[in-house]
Amino acid sequence: MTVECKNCPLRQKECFQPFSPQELSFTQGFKSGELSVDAGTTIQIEGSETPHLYTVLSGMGVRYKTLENGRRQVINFILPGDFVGLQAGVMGVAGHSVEATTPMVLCTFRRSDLWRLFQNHPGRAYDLVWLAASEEAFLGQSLVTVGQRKGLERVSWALLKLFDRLKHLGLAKGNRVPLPYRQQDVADALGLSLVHTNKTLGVLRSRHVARWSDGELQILDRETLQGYALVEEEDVGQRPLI
Amino acid sequence: MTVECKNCPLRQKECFQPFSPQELSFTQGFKSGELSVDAGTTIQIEGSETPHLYTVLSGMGVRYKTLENGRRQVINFILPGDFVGLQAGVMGVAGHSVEATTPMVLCTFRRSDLWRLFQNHPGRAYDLVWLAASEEAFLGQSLVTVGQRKGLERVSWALLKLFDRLKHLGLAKGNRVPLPYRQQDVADALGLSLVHTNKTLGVLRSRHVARWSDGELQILDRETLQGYALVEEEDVGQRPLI
DNA sequence: TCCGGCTATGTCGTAGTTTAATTCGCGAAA
DNA sequence: TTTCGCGAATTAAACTACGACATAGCCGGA
Repeated sequence: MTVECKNCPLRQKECFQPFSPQELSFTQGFKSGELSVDAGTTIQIEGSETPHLYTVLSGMGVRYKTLENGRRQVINFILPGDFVGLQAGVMGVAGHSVEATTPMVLCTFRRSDLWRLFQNHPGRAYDLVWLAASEEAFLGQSLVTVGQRKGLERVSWALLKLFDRLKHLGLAKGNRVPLPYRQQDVADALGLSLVHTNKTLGVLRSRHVARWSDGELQILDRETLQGYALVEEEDVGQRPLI
Repeated sequence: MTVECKNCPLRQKECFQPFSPQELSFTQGFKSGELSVDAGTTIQIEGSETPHLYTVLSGMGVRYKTLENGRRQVINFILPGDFVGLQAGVMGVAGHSVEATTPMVLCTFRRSDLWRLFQNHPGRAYDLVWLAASEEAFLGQSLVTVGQRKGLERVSWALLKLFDRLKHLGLAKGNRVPLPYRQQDVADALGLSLVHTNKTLGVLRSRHVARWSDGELQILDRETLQGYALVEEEDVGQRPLI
């Protein structure tokens, strides 16, 4: 099966990244199995062997690193269509953990099949580079946000990013999207304390800008939220980089 | 020319990343020219077209993003052997700037040659994925540091990282390495103010842990510095990821 | 000699952390 | 049904790490 990719002007077909995850032509001749997990399951543990790579077919989760002092940095939020495992550290030893926050279905690939894939399918290799570069670009944005912006800006940025990603996946109903995370997850992603994140969310709620409760995010005043988030137009992570 | 790569156990030859930059077998059939620039030159400007990719043959610089409010986030420090431009945004429009802090010599590649390279040289494609993943892993570490650690820890971490990278490049003379950056650069990389970074450096100096002046960094008490930096053993960025 | 960029250091205000107490579900046990 | 227990959200109060501002010293270049 070959599908059109709306996001990749350079190579108009067989491009990898998120549209309908089920359509991933990438899986041809590479997929090794499927994996279903419950909410709360840790799919990958920091420092453990990871012979597999994954794409997320459904469900959501977080990718994070834990520190010596017990604190935690959420690297990014894992949504359907995301590719997981490329970032894994030295020779398949993961440098981070991945945890499901909802039930998830994953498509698994064997890491050891990767080299064969490169030799036989240059297009897929190209896609992987693009993926890795997208990821890198997103992390760059996170770094800017965490490093240079204040609490309100960070929280607004995160909500907006998540909203748009989920909308892009077709999960938005009007101005609402499902957001099955805890406030702690967002706090850990933004380098803020839970308490301060909570208060900031309270501010956004009281100003009728955004409301997030019961696992559902609602954007009430996108204009203002964007103002807080100081968001750039460029929507990295959805388009090809090379 | 084919060289041994000390860092890549999986494919023992023709692997890309930093050893002696001059040996980059990668350049075969891909290199399109060389570029020499003075200290202070901006090689790449955020938002501008970037038809080229680079490897650094000599000299140092910074890669950064500028914000609406004038602040700046240094994404990483560019050292000899580094590959620049893969991260560039949509269709060759850079999402960040690159500036030389010393005179630099760069090896240039045409972005448009990339696709051909993938088709003809799967090994190089493999290297590129590895590179991108390394970069991504490093950014993950930065994010953890900036998001979760305090000033002293951040500064210590940065000094240690830079020291080790430069040492790995063979630029260390005993416990000294050249470090041609301004304090502002480090501050911007760590999400700290210049003043606070300065004071923290003062602390390290007065405690006889590390001294940085006149473009030269000196580690006086590595043990203690590592303690501050809370550094993990894993040295991502020097080893293959897939 | 003056000027501009970088480093150094002191004071003070504040954004954000820490700790803790309260509340609100919600599922399991009684 | 009520009760208990647990995890998450919420709010308040005390503390602190860090930023903003100001000032001074240093050095190289015009």
